[in-house]
Amino acid sequence: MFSKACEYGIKASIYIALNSYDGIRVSLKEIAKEINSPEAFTAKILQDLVRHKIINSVKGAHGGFQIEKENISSIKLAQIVNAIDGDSIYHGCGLGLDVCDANHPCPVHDQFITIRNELKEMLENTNLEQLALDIKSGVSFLKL
Amino acid sequence: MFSKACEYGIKASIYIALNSYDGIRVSLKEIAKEINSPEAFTAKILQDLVRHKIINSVKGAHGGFQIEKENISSIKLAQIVNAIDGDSIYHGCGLGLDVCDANHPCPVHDQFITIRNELKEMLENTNLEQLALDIKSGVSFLKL
DNA sequence: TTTAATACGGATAAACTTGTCCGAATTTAA
DNA sequence: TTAAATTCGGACAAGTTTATCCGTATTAAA
Repeated sequence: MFSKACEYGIKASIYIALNSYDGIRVSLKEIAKEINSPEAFTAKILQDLVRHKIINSVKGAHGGFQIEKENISSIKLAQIVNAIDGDSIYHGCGLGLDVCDANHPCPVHDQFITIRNELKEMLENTNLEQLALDIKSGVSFLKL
Repeated sequence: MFSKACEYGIKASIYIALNSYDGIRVSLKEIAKEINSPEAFTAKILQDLVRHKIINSVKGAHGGFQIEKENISSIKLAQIVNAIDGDSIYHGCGLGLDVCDANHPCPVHDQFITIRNELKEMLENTNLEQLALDIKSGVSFLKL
């Protein structure tokens, strides 16, 4: 469903959010270890998220990544996915047609629109805070 | 959402079904032209579908591909997707965790299960006949 | 029986995604 | 001021998906 880059990006964002609540800035090394992802590749993705202003970075010793505490609840999964995978999830035909809309639908147009709208809604209604709190309370997990 | 291979496979199957109703066997060349897909690559996918007994092939001059008329209504999208992309859509965690279930869920487990079940249901409830008839009646389109 | 049309299969290439490496810039702390 | 820790950026490597090429086998028709 999602690219690896996106998977890592979501997990990393959750881990950063989790720590940002406690005012703790986390390093790439720590993030990669905690979400079980390849370090260098994760670095690229984090840079992407920084460029999209979803997370903040601080260079140098004791540097790392963090998210403004007051922003955590307003960051939606949709923003992260969009920053990394682009808006291909929203646009584009299920069967790859260049033109596919209500006037000129592909054979599975209606079925796909339905599913995709639900996916879209889910991504737009799920925020980092919810996800981070579930990790904190031990309800969900980032690895293993 | 789907791989290119899967997109071509679905479109090709619909086009074959469409013609099989009229007892017409269609060639690779014609299929690729009508669904706007690369010929040689489409050949590989069709061979996959033949091996999975979803479509039939006849070699030699005037050969081509067809589907038993009486089977068209019982072939589901799910079978085609499964033949080409495998069952990765059904199994596997949304965030790529090796273990992800109700007891040890990833942060988006519940949300993904919901969406994926709907996708699964859609694929299992959509058959080739419906899709072919919509093409025939001009309600939907395979290219352009 | 020859020729043409076709599916089949293997090898290879191109494109994209994923992943690694390394040097440069930046910042903290000794 | 030096050293260590870190992010940043570019180049490159590996893996996967997508796509092409070409020869072989098979079949129908001339």
